Amino acid sequence: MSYDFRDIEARWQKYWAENGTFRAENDSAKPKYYVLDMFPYPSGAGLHVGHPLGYIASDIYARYKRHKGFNVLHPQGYDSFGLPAEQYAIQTGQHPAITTKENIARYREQLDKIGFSFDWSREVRTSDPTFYKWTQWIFIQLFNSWYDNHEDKARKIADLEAIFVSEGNTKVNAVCDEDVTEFTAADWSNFSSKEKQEILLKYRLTYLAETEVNWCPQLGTVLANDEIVNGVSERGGYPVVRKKMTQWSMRISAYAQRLLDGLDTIDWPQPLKDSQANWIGRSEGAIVKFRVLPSHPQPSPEGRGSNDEILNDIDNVISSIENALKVLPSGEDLGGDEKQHTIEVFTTRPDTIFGVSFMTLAPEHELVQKITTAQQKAEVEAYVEATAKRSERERMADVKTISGVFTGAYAEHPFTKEPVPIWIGDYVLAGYGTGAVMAVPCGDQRDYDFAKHYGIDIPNIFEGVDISEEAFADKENTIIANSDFLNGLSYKKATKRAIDELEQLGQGKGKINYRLRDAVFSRQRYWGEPFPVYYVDGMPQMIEEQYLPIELPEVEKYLPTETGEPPLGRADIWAWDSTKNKVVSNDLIDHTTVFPLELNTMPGWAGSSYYFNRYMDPHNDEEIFSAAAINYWKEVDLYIGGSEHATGHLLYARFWQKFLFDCGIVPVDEFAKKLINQGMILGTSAIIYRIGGNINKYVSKGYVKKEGDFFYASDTPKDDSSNKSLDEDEINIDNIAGEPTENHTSLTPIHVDVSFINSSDELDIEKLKNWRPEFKNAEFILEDGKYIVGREVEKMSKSKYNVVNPDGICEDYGADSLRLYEMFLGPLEQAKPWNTAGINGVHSFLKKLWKLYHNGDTFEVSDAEPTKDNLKTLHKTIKKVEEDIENFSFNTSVSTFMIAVNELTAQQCNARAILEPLLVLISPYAPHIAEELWQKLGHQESISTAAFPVFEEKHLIESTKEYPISFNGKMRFTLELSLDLNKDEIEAAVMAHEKTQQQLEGRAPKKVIVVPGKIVNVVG
RNA sequence: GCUGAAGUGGUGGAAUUGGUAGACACGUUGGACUUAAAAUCCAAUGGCCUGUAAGGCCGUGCGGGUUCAAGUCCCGCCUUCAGUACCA
Repeated sequence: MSYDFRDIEARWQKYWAENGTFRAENDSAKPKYYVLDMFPYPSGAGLHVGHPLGYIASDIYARYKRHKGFNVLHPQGYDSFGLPAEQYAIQTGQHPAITTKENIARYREQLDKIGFSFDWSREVRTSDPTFYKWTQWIFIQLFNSWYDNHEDKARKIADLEAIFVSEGNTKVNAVCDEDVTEFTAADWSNFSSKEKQEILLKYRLTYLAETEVNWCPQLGTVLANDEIVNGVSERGGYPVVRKKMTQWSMRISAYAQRLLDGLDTIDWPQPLKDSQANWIGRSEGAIVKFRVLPSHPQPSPEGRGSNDEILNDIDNVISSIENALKVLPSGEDLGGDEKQHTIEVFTTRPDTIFGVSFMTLAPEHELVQKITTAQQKAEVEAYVEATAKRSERERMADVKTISGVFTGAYAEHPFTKEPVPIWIGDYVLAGYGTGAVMAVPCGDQRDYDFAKHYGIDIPNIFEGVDISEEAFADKENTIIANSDFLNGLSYKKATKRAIDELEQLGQGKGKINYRLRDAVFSRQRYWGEPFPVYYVDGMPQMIEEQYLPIELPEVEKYLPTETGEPPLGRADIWAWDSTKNKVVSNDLIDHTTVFPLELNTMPGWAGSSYYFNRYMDPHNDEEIFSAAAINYWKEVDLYIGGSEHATGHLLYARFWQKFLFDCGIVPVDEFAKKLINQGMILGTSAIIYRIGGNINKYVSKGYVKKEGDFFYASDTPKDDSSNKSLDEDEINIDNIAGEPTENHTSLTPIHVDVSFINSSDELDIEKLKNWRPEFKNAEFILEDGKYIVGREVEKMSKSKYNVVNPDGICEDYGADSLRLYEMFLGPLEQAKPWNTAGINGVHSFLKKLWKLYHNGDTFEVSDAEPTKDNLKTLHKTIKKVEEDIENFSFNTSVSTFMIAVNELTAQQCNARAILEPLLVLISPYAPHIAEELWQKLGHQESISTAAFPVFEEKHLIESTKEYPISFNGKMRFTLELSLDLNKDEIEAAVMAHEKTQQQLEGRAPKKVIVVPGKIVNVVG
C-alpha cells in the first residue's frame, strides 16, 4: 500500500476531533504546560503559508510536551473585533458580524487541514458577547481603581474616597492628571457630587479626558501611537492629524517603571525587550522651574557677558530684575494676564544649567499665548498656526529644517538670575516632558543648531572642549566650567549638586520621565466592545456587573464618519434605563432615569490584553475565570507570535496583567514566561521580461542583465566557443530575436503567478497564456527550449502574485509535508523565503519513512532484535531531536529525521524495537503519518499518549575514532584509532603512519598536539 | 542618527565548548527504469590548477590580531535587514 496522505490525514483529523484527543484538563496530576499562539485576526484574505509557521512550531512543542508527560493547554481563538475585520466588512459592503463569521469559518477550515492539536473546546472570540462581557468587566475594574505610588500598586477607588473624606488629598501620592489641585477633608465634604466625580476621574486608571489625539479621517477614528507607522495609519496608510477630543484613556503610565522592571524577569527575545524599553523611554533628570519675567528686561549689551562679569555684577542684575518685577507694565504687554508665570522644563542634563542661553516652548504650549509680547504677537501666532496645519508626517519628514520664533518674553535663570529669551520652535514636542526645554547649545546638537541659526549665544561651560563646530554631548568626559558652584565637577557630581541647589531654591527637583504616554482607549467605530458606561449630567457611570454584557446595538449604517461622530450614535436602541437596568430606546432618554450610553467602542487591543487567561476557563459565566483554573494554569509557559506586536499588544497585555495582579485576580504579574518571535516567510516572486514598450515578446532570464535602467543580453553563453568573441554590448535581445538591432533594449519586468513555475524556475507558458488575455498571443524567447523566470524575494502579497496558500500545499503534498517543510526552511526566528519547489525533499522523506514499515505493499515489521547499528541510529536521533526541540531548533531535527531514515533504510532495519520509538520522535512534526503507522503497529490509543523515548548513552559508545590528522592546522587525512589509546600512543601511531612521513618529507615535527577523541595536529 | 540582528556553495541552510567548513535538502549534470512522461533508484556537484588519478592551492563580507588550530575569540571597517526617530 502506498502512502495515501489524503486519506490518512482526513481520517486522523476526524479522529482527533471526535475523540477530543487534545482536550486539556483543568484538574490533573500531571504537571501543566501552557503553549499559546497569538490568535489571528480573521481577515478576508485567508491564511497564506507564512501564517501557520508559528502555529506549527508551537504545535510541535505542545505535542512534544504531551509525550513528555505534561497536561498541555494549547488553545486557539480569534481576535475578531477591531479595524481589520471592520475594514474588510466595509470593503465588501456587509455587516461586520457576517464577514467575521465567514472569515472565521474559512480560517478554521484552513487550520483544520494542517492537523493542529488545538483544544477547540476552549475557543474564544473577542467579538462574542460571552467573551466581551469580561472585557467590559475589566474596564469597570480599571475605572474603580487608582494607582498608589506609596504602595506601588493599584488600589480600589473607594480607598481613595475614604482618604479624601478623612484628610483630603494633600498626602496622597498617586499617579493622576497634572491639573489636580490640593484640597482638605473639609473642602471635599463641601464639593458637589459632580465635583467629586470630576476629581476622582483624574485618579482613575481609566479616565475621560480631552486630549490631543491622533485622528485619522479616512478610517474615521483615533489611533494609538503604536497604530501609527511613519506618521500614517498602520492599516491603510492614511494620514493622521492631531485633534482635540474627549476620549477614554488608560493610565498605563502608572505602570511604566514596573513594565520596565518586569522585562528582567521574563524570557523574551532581547530585541523585543529593547523595543519595549525604548518605547517606555525612561530618562533620569530634573524638573527646573523658570520664572517668566513680566516685562522686557534689557539683555546684556553686546550679547552675554562672561560668567565672571555676571558674578561681579550680580547685585546689579538682581536689582534690575527686582525692579522689573515691581514695575508691572501695562496689561496689554502681558496679554491682559497679570499672573506670574512659571515655565517648567524637563532636562536630563541639570549639570549644564549654566550653559542655558535660551528656552524653547512647543508651539502648542499653553503659556505661548500668555507670555508673547505685543510686538511678537503676529509672528508667533502665524508660526503657531502654520505648525498646527502641518500633519504629523510633514513635521517628521523635515527634521532638518530649523524653525522657530522669539516670543519677546524672558525667563529668569534660577542661579544667575540673568534674563533668558523664550522662543517657540517645533523641534520641541508638546507631548514629551513638559513641552518646554531649557536650551543648552553647547551640550545639545539641536539647541546648538537652533542657536547658530538664529544668532543666539553659545556659552561654553565645558573644560577643554572645542565647541566651535558642534555641541559636546559626551557625558562621560564632561568636566563643567564657567558654572559657579559646579566648576570642575564631573557630569555625575554636577548633576547631583545642581539638583540639590535647585531644591534649596524651590525651583526644581530630580525627576524620572517616561516617554510612554497614556493609551487612548476610545474608537469612533462600530465593530468593537461597547463601553459599559452611561452619562448622568455629563459624568460617566458604570453599569453594574450583573447586567453585563452590554451588547452591540444594531445600527442602520456601521460605516465610520469622517467628522468623528461614532456609528453607535445611529442606533435607535441605545440608552440606559437605570431603574430597569437595561438598554432601551433613545426616545426614552429623560436624564432622570434613562440616560445616554457611551457611543465610542473599545480598541482592538482590549480583548487581546487578557484572552490568554480566559482560555483557562472559557465557559465560565459567573467569573472571568475560576480561582482554581487560574491558580492551576497560572501563566503562559510558551508564547509564539510575531514581533510586530512588541509595542502594542504585548505591552498592553503586560499592563492589564499587572493591574489584575494588583487586584488579586491573577497570581503572577507577567502573563508569559517565555516568548518566541517567529520570522516572516517571504514570497519568491516570478518575473518575466518584456522587450521594449509595446512589443508582446518576452525573453528568458538567461538573456537578461540589469544595469541601470537597461536590460540586455547576458554575456555568459553556455558553450564558450561560439559567443566568446562578443562583448556585452554586441549581444543584445534583438540579435537573439533575429531582428534589426539597437545596442540596448530595455526590458520591463512583470510579475507572474508563482504557480506557473516548476521546480527548475521554468515557466509553464500554456498556463500563462490562459491566465490573462494580454499573454494569449505573446511570443517567448527561450533558452535551451525553456523559458526561465527571474526570481525575487519579497513580502507575500496579492499584487505580486507570490502568495502561496497552505490548503493547496495540503492538497498536493499533505499537511505532514507542509509542517515538515515549514520547519525545514530554516531557524524559526529568522525571516526566510518560501519556494514550493523544495517541498519535494520532505515529501519524499515521508515516502521513505512509510516504506520503512512496509515490504512492498504490505505493512511489515519484525520482532527481531535490533542490531547495534539500528540502536545507534535510534539513540543518536533521540538525543539530537530532544535537544533540538528544547532549543526550538526545529529545522535541524527535520534533517536528523532524514538522516535516521536514510540510515535505517540502508541498514534494512524493520525491527519494531526501533520503528516504534522512531514514530514517537516524528509524531510532533508529522502527526498524521505517525498515527497511521502507530495504529498499524497494533496500538489502540492515539500516539499522542505515548511516552517520549528515553535516550541511552550506552548505544553511542564507540571504541574507535576516525581521527582527523592535521599538519599546521590543515586536515590531510584521517586515521582510525582506538579510543583507549593515550596521548603518547596516539602520537606514536600517527608518526608511524606513512602519510605522515610523506607530509613531513623527512623533517622532524616541532610539536604534535594530541586531543584524545578529537584531533591530532602536527606542527612542522 | 540611535538600537538590535545578520553576512557561509547556484539556492534554503548545517557546523555542540575554538578542533575534519559546506551536514540535510533544493537545483544542476550524467546514468538506470519507461514507447514516453511522472514517480523511483544510482553517481557527481564550493572555486581553481595539474589531460584523468594521486595531489596541490584558495575559500565562511573586508583588513588586522590571538592560537598548535578561528565561520566560531579580540580590534578596526563594509554591507544588508528590522525596529525607532527632533525624547530635551
